Amino acid sequence: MDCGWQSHWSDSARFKLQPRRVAATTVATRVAEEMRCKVGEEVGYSIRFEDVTSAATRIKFLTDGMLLREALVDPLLSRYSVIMVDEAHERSLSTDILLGLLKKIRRKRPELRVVISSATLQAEDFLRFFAGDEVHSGGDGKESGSDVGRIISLEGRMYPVDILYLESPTEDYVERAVKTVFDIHTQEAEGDILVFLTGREEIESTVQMISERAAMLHPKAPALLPLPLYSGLTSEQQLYVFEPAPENTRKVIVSTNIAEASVTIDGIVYVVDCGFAKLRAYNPHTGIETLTAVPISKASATQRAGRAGRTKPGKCFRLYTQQSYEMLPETTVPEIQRSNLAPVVMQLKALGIDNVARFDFLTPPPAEQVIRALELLYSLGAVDDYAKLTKPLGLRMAELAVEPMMGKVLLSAPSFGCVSEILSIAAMVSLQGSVWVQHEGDRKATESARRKFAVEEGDHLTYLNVYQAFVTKGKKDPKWCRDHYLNYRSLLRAVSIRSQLKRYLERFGIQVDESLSSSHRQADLSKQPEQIRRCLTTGYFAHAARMQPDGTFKTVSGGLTLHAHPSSLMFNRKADWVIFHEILETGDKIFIRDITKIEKNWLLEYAPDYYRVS
DNA sequence: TGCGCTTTA
Repeated sequence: MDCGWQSHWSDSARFKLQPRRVAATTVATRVAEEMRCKVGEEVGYSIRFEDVTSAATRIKFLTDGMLLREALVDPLLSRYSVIMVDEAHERSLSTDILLGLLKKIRRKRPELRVVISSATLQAEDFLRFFAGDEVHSGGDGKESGSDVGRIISLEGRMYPVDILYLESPTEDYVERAVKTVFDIHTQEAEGDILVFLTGREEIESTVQMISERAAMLHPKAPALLPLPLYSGLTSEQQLYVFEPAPENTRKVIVSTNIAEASVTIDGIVYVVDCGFAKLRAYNPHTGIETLTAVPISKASATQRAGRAGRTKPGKCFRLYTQQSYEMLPETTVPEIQRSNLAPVVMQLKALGIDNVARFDFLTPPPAEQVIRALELLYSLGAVDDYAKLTKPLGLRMAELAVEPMMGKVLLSAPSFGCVSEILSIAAMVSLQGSVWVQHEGDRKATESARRKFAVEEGDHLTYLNVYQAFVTKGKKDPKWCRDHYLNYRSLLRAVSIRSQLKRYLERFGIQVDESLSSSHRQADLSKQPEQIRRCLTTGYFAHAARMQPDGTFKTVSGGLTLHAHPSSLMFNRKADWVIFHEILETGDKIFIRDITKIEKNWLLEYAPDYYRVS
């Protein structure tokens, strides 16, 4: 969408937390306006929880994830004659799957037009990907080769940006970034500054340093207003970066990668780029994701610099030498090559692609990662000995909008009599840690608020407790949430996710008895926690660990030392065997998150093959 | 013992 049009609608798009979803709705609104119709008539949009289309709809804007869901019921996407894939150069997981799928569909539906919008750098790759197929299939009937595709260039409205490098490398880019900000402030013409750093901690301390030093500026000199920007902030906190700075004040936005592509801020004239970003990587041997700061790609550096040239000519200060720039990789490794592929493999199989290894990926993921994913799906019972999706379990798991392990838990729930509770837990876990609000400098208050909801057995039951309290006390009362340090918007989202998951289960013919979950059924409550913990074990047996006397955990094989994440109840409690939702390596420690106590023999009971005693 | 880059169904 970076082809000059964006400025028209970014005004409404930029304020929201979910840029992809927002882009679909605002673009639809804009195009409907141009076509003088109402949204939902000739022009509509479709995003999770919201389908604003009708029989009259001719142009539909949707997220790529939504289109993949549609392909589950309409494998040839036969209702569309033209499909345009936007922002393809970002190479998100779902974009890559979609491109492979579209290429496959075009073999059966050559009349389908595919338009791919991408930064120029990668346009050739996309053309080669699709054209390669035309040439190949045109081998016996040459005529189909007549339309192999074209590259059309649309020049964006961009002002020139001067790039400046360091003459010698810096030891400490945070310190250097602060210095650069003040150099710009005292020596350059007016205009706001955008600083790219890697994470929350770095950003908060930089903001702190800038405001301390800014206080020492001459009282009559222009002021500096440093503002943090990262996804962990609430949307209210994010809003500040879009507000115009007060009179005689220059804004300095200190941001993660979120400002590189997802969020656009007008008025930026100077960019300071540290040259690093935190990226996810996945180790198929250990199944552990890492999250570490790595050098960015040239494409990324170009994108960052471009943020300075949106309103007038700008400058980009790179906190590295031109020599180090030359050594950067051209592009960032696509997500599909650095992710846990279990959800991808499951999705492809549900789309009828059984031989995932032979699927035509734009860039294939490492074979090891595919094998690892298949092993997990097999142990969950989602695929059979022939790696085919099982019926109904595997098929249903693929249809559910949750990861395979949680999908298995949801589908096991009826036999443990805890469907309602598991629905709430699944919804809460999918919020990915945004249940509690972050209060810097107020850790103790957050801690004690959290303790009020704590349940002895662990984080999952604590989530259930929070969810039940929210729907009875806090749903209509944002203040109740603030008082308890709970994220109101996140919890509302949990309610939507839960009702969507419930609809899926009901479509599978699973009855959801909501009366069991209400607090007046005290009699059931004593047995219920154990059933829930057993049920969780049926999906998360591969994520089991045992606490050591020193409070750390060891994996079942004993090879790895794990630490309870400080946000977990188990951070300062005793336990024996546990299962956990997530495992992540940051810095030099491996953390586990969302932890619940279990009994060792449950592992053998629910995963006899996985934990076979020889 | 002390904390996660982003996005979506």
